[in-house]
Amino acid sequence: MAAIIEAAARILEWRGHDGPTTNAVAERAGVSIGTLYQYFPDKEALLGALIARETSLLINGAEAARSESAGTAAFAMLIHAAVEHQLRRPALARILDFEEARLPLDIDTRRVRERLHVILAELLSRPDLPRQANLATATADVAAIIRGMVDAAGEREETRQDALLARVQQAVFGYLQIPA
Amino acid sequence: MAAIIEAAARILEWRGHDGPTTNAVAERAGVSIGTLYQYFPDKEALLGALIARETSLLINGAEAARSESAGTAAFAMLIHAAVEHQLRRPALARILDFEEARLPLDIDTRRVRERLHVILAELLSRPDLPRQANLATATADVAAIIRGMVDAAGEREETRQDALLARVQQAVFGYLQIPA
Amino acid sequence: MAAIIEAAARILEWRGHDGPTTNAVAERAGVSIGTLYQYFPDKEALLGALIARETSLLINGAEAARSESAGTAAFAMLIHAAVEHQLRRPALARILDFEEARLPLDIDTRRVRERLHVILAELLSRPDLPRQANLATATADVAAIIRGMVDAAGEREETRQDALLARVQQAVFGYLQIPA
Amino acid sequence: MAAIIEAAARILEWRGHDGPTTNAVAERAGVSIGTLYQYFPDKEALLGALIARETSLLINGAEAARSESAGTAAFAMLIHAAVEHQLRRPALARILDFEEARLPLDIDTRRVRERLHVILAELLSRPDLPRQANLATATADVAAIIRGMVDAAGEREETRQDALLARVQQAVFGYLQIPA
DNA sequence: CATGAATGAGGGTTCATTCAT
DNA sequence: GATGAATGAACCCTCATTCAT
Repeated sequence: MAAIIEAAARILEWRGHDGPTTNAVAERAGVSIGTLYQYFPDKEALLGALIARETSLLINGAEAARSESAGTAAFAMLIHAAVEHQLRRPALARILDFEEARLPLDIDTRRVRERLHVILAELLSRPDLPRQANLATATADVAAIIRGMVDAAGEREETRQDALLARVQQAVFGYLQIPA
Repeated sequence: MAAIIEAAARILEWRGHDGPTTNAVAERAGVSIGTLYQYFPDKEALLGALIARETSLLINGAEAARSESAGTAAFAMLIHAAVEHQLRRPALARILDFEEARLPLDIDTRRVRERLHVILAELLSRPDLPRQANLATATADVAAIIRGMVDAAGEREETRQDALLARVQQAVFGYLQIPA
Repeated sequence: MAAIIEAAARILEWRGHDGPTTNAVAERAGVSIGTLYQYFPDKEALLGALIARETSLLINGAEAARSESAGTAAFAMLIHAAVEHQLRRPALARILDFEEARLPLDIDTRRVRERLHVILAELLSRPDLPRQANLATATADVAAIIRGMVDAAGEREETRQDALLARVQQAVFGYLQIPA
Repeated sequence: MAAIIEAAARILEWRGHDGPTTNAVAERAGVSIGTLYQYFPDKEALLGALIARETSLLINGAEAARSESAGTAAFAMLIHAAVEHQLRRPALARILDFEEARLPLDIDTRRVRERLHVILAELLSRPDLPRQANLATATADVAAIIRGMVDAAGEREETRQDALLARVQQAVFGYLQIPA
């Protein structure tokens, strides 16, 4: 199963959006098409599993940020995790961000996604951060800023992590009115 | 030609990503598939033309911002144009942002896109704004922030223009270190 | 369209139930698979059209029977039509009788089928024939007897029309209590 | 083995013609697909065994009819057995009648089928019944009438046994020229 | 120029069957 | 024997594109 998911990831990176036909994924994974369909009920489920896998990696980093008591530091860690995650496999991260918006994801995959927003909302509520008028909106905005910047950086094949990190932080902190 | 492009736009809004088959577009436009192919060499060109049309609308607003002498005010106008453009046809704007990243756009379409960046770079150079260390990067970042936020807002079906405008401004001005 | 339907008929006769794959039908008809799908929305519709075509032939004979004023003579004509129809293309008639029961036919095809029952019911109501306690049941029974005998004869590769005709008449008239 | 056959029967009743995939049958029977293939060389053999099982049940009733000395009474019993058999599991009986015609049955299954015809032929030869010009043909016709009528009744979801019995008897006796 | 019937490569998916454990 | 993961031929169907009229 992991091999099949990884095969889909590789093909997505290599050929883009329309690359991973089920047959191509199976072949690349070194299994038959029949085997692929024993693990995933359809193509969408396979991509959903890939999205869940990648998002989970990001969530691990995000969860770590929660242990930080200061909101500012926690936020910095979160952004760090997002940037690091993006730069690990930039093409993949970017394409999956697209697919997420496009595919009717199954409920499990969606739940993983939502976990990120929950964490983000929690961090935004830390007492040392400016209170946001509308928490849900602020959460969505911050997520959008991070994702937008980080995807665009990936597309430009930017690879320097610290520079990108600093700029994303500047945007997010600016939006949140946190003095740098 | 305009009818065909608009047909593609409508189908894109109505059925999403995979909606506009060439046959469906032709039918909706009230022309034959043969006629469609007389105006556009292939499907990609048709979508490219749609992207160019929509981007041009946005550029019109952006050009207006240039006449503003103060950088801050000019920027506010630009953001206003972007938000307004997005909220006019939110689904369409969002999907086209995806397509842009996915399609190997022809050179003309790409040039239209770049025009936006040129304008943005010009505004960023206004003397009353903080000097950016790397103009190209700052341009790309600002574009990414705006696009990320407005697309996400569209997806959430946010419709109030002034609220969204204020938040995007806050993020961009924060990033640029412009005191509000 | 007629060529495609006839191709399906031939393959059905030649290879049986599972013979007519959409690709095989297209090839045999001398058209591409795409063309087949321009005339029929799916495989089922193609088989439905074939069933309708064949049933219509039978109905033509049945309609002729209605012009006969005497019930007995009309019934004899009807049975004649059924036997003749069956012996024209025995394998095809038999297999289609199966498919009819198996396929979720579209409404048009079903209507053609029902026409036969309407005619049958009308003949059964002729004043010179014994009154049937339950018209619907009698109709269904007569249809079942004819179809059952005639299909079985086809399966045994019986080819003599007059002999079969006489026996079917004997069974139906016996059932209806019509003195020979 | 019996469990596997019964599983096939249930799925056939529940999902129809295309229901019983080998994997579905195995699962329903609570055995692995490998085990299924240890009892049956292929899918066809499994269906053949089911046909043989059901036909044997019918034959039991038919054999009982032979002990009746009067031909008329014996025939009545035979028809009774057929109707009873059909109404026990109508959907199954009907579908199996289809499968029988469609599948290239193995020799054992075919022999069971033929036993029915032998019994029928024997009953038809009883001295108190009208002599049939062609015994084989009469046998086949009677079988076809019975099967045709009971299958059609099953399809209409008719459930009253005595009424159906009376009508089938009327048809068969009529065909055989037996005074009621 | 416009038409639209025709094309066919290629996609997603199923399911009878095998065989190493 | 029993298991069930693996196989892959074969199926139905879509859609971008062509070209004779």
